[in-house]
Amino acid sequence: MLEDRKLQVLRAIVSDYVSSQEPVGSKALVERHNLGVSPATVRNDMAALEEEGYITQPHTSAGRIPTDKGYRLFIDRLAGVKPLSPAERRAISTFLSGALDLDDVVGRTVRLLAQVTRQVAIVQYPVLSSESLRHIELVSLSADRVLAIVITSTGKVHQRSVDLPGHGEADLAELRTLVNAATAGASLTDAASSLGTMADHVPPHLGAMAAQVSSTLLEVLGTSTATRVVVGGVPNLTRFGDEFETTVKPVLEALEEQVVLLKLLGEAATPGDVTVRIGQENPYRELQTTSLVASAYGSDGDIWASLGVVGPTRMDYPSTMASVRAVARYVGRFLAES
Amino acid sequence: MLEDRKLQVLRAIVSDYVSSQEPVGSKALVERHNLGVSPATVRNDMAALEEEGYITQPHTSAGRIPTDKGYRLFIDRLAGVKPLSPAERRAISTFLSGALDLDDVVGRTVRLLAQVTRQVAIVQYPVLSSESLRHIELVSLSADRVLAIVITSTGKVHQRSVDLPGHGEADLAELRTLVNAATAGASLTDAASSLGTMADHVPPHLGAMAAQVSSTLLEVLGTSTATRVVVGGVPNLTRFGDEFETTVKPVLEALEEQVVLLKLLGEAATPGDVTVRIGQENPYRELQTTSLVASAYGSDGDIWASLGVVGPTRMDYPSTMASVRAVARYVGRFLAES
DNA sequence: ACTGGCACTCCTCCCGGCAGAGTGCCAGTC
DNA sequence: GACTGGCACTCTGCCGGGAGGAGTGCCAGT
Repeated sequence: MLEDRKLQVLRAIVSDYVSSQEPVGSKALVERHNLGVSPATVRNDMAALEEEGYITQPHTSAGRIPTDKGYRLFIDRLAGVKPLSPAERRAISTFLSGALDLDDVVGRTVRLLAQVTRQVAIVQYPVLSSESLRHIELVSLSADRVLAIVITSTGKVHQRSVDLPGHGEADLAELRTLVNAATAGASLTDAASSLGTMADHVPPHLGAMAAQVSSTLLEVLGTSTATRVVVGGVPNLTRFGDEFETTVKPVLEALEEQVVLLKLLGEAATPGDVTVRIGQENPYRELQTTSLVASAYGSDGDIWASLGVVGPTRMDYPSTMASVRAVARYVGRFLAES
Repeated sequence: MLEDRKLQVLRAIVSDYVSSQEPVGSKALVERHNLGVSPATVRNDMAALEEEGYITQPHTSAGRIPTDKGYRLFIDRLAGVKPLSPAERRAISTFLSGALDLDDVVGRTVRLLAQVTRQVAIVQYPVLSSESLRHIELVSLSADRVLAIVITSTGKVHQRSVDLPGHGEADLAELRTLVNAATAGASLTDAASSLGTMADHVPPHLGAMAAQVSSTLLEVLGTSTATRVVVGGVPNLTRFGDEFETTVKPVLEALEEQVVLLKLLGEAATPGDVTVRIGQENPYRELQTTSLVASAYGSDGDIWASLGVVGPTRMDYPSTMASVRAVARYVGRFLAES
């Protein structure tokens, strides 16, 4: 009973603070939410909540604001799933129609996510542990250089040029056939090992070339599992200009660090449900004044990659989580079909 | 004589204001720069400069700050070329060694430029009017889908998938040969026209496939001339946190608009010398409180693309211009060799 | 267990005054 | 005629002191 109302109070504080960005007091609370009690009673509850570390006051005789722990409780036990607006629903279900290729899919996704959440959006290029090699192409750039192109089953294309002095077109064609025979359809790791041993089995006149090419390809395969991320909606940060130090600056810095972003997103491992890291829960120090809402996307339990948004801890978690989840689901479904 | 000193005064005002970010008064001026005259004399010159629109005062009885017009005069007539520091020189001459492919070159360039100028850097992917087609590859993705890959002479790779229900591997190989015969080595525009007529000359059994493929390829060729840009050094904006509205916000917004960036950079047409757009000189409204320093890069008068930085109008133009020019030159040279 | 009342705290806003920086102008000097 | 020293003036920025107000904690009462 009492516990119950305390939670109500916490929920009310979170929702008011998120929309007003100002400490919320007992009187305003009872007015705006119809808790059937007096301000004095609410004050008692607040004192208890503060004691337990869920809320805090910037200074004596100010209203309360939620702590990271408060937001956490709010999300875990209080936040109902906020249904998406029809407009959002429509936007999400149509934004990918007409996508041209993987780059386009990722680009559209990041723009959509930024738009519906009004936050900074991050989308990781899909990667699949069971991703396989679709095709390897060798193209002569000049007499001395060859471009190696690797195409994977998810449609990603990697390229790298190789020094191959005095290669002939016929040799190149032969090598191309050999390489594809050894790798096509294989998983990335299998392909790598095939390539490693392939050099021993090629006709002697291709030996040197094969060694060169396969070592380059191995390099490409190694880096291709470390996928890229794409960022969008950075101008949404301007909404938080008055929280420059705590929001704008750390986010801008984090965005520059691809490695950090990948690590962050990588933790959102379970597709289907949304991972939230609030303030200090965040492993990356710069982002401990911000929150991350992320979700893996994929299909049939097969994780492809993650996407999410970063913003101030004071954000509308129910809406944001709903949007992130909806976008993740839709992208996963779309990619599974194409 | 008098003219001469007025220019000296303007130069002194610009250089002091750039480093202090505060309006500069007559007394401080004579102290820091040894103009051999009294503050009163300087005041007269300042009044004249203000009359002519080169400087202004935020309010009566404050010091002066340069106007956009003042910066313009400063750059055109007063700014000596600031030699690069040995460290910068070293950084620039080594940052590309070991670059793996075009993406890597562009990525390294944008990071370097951001680092040496301490501004937000923008680098356009190289594009060449005389760019030619190196190779077109068609890869079967599934029974119904084919991935078309276009490789140009500058090493750019474009990809796009095509719906091609029930294509056979043999047909695909034949088509591949035909397409490459029609386009390889041709300029992008020539290749486009060859593709347009090609569909009429193919064997009948390839007719439908050829039409599909060539229309997709035409699309790719059309978009491939509109190149991408890469942005870096955004966290440098945090240095200007106190000019949030005039610097941080407009720059963040502009960066999100690839089209705007391309247009901006596109105007820096002459390789070798550096284009500067100061404040209101800027055609894009959002950026009229900021400045752009850009340069085309390329080799032997052949323009490849542009790169540059965006920052507050109050920036160290001599250094920035020197850095931009040096980086542009070096990248041009590097790309010409590879 | 809840409520009304009350004293208290602390922030925020506003105001006046003061110091300082900088200017414009004028009369004087070389 | 060009420059300078001096002077009065203006405007900002900063400080201190209330006044107002929001909000709290506590206590006594229902």
